[in-house]
Amino acid sequence: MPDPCATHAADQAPQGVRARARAQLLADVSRIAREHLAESGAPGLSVRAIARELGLASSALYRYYPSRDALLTQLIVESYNELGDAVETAEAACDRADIAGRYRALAHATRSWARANPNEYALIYGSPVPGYAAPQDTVDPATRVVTVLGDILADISPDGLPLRLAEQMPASLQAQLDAIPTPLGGDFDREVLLLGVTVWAKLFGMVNFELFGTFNTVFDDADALFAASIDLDLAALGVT
Amino acid sequence: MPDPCATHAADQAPQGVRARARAQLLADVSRIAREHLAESGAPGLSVRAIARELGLASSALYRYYPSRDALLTQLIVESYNELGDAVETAEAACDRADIAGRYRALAHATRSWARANPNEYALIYGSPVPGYAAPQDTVDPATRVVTVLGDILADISPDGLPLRLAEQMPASLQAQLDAIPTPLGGDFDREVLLLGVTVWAKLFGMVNFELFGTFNTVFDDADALFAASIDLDLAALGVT
DNA sequence: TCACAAACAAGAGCACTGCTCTTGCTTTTC
DNA sequence: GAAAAGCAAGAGCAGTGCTCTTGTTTGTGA
Repeated sequence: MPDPCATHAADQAPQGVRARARAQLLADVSRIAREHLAESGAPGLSVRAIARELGLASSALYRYYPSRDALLTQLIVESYNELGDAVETAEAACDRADIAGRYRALAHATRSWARANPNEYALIYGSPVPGYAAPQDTVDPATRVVTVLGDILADISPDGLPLRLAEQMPASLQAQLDAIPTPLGGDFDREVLLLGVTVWAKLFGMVNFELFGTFNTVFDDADALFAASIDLDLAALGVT
Repeated sequence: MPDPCATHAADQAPQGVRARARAQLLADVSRIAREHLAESGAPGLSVRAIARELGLASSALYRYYPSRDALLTQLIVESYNELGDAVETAEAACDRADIAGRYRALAHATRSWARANPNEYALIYGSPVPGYAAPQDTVDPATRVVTVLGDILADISPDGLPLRLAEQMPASLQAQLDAIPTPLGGDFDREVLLLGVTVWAKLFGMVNFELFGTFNTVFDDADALFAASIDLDLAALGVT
């Protein structure tokens, strides 16, 4: 006859029942919070509603999350990481030499994730709550997409740029661009980087307009528009 | 001795005291709501707080606005119109032949207004509230900026375009572009219009990134970056 | 093994929100 | 002048984030 204590202890958690219950509840709260975010958006996220769904008193949740903002912060981090995963996976599947393909993968993965998770996207790329200050934990996950873009930009030669700035860029802008950390073993051309930064903003501007309804009634289906926009940007970057 | 009733009646309102009081209160509510929006952002807008500042019971305000959403709708319309005024004024001050100058005026006016009124900007170009459906009154004011852009695009010749799409654009996209109403007495080139639409999204993507903090710590001062982005777009449009 | 400390769940409560309904008063209109 | 419409105030409902107290359960050191 097997020892029930042994099987119990072999479950997964070496710690006591209390620590195991805590981990379980944290996971449950996170799961339900994500569901509520997906359904009702960030403004509709309610600590009391989550407690209700868990059959708990709302005050009990405050032993796990110090505030609603802390819950939101975790959702922000998770959303950044989900988008980062999607973009990194899509880009990594491309031939390294196919620079245009890599950027297309990045852009389409971004748009696809945003369309599949509009409330999560709005949480991280929409208007921030005036009082809310993003904690330090959110900045690393937030840079994952632009890091992939940086890798691509570092592989683009300035020789192919079809358009050059009429005048040299001001020293302040040069300094800002030069201060951007380069990928491991790579390096940026300053003009490519400048164009890349603006293309980055354009990508999210396009997704914003589509998701937030600015394109409504004019581009109800934005597939072709989005693809054409990418093609134009790749042409400006001089990559086929 | 002048008749006090006469001077009173000559004030401005030909209607009775009740209609005049109503107009005054509507104006007061609107003013205070704008102040609260500017200070606390849209999520912080509270009907009760406005009533408190007016020395009224909160229930009294519901004779003037059917709901908080109606108040927000008015603020949205006013914000669109303020931005529209700023952009139209700036663009109208330019020499008609100076196409680059006209677009620069549009772009800088947009950014300036957004920086001066971040909460109003976030209200109209940030993430929409999931439940809120924009009423019909908001769509006309919302198109004012892009209408000015359309006027500019109609004056751009496709002959100057330095970059062309590698392949013809799909028929669906052509149809969407052709359905866009043209300015009075003007006409669009399809490729110019396509590029213009993406430049439109890029403009607001840049402002979003700057205002919502995505550029933080990298481009704390985005003046030069923004100007360079405009120059790049003008080069892509083939206008000096 | 036992006592003590820490962790925990529940409930009441506070201050706030949007919104509704009733009550009494004032202005307009017929 | 009377009826009707417009209006302000207050109470009240259902909801929110969050705190504090109370009683219970679990982990830990003597």
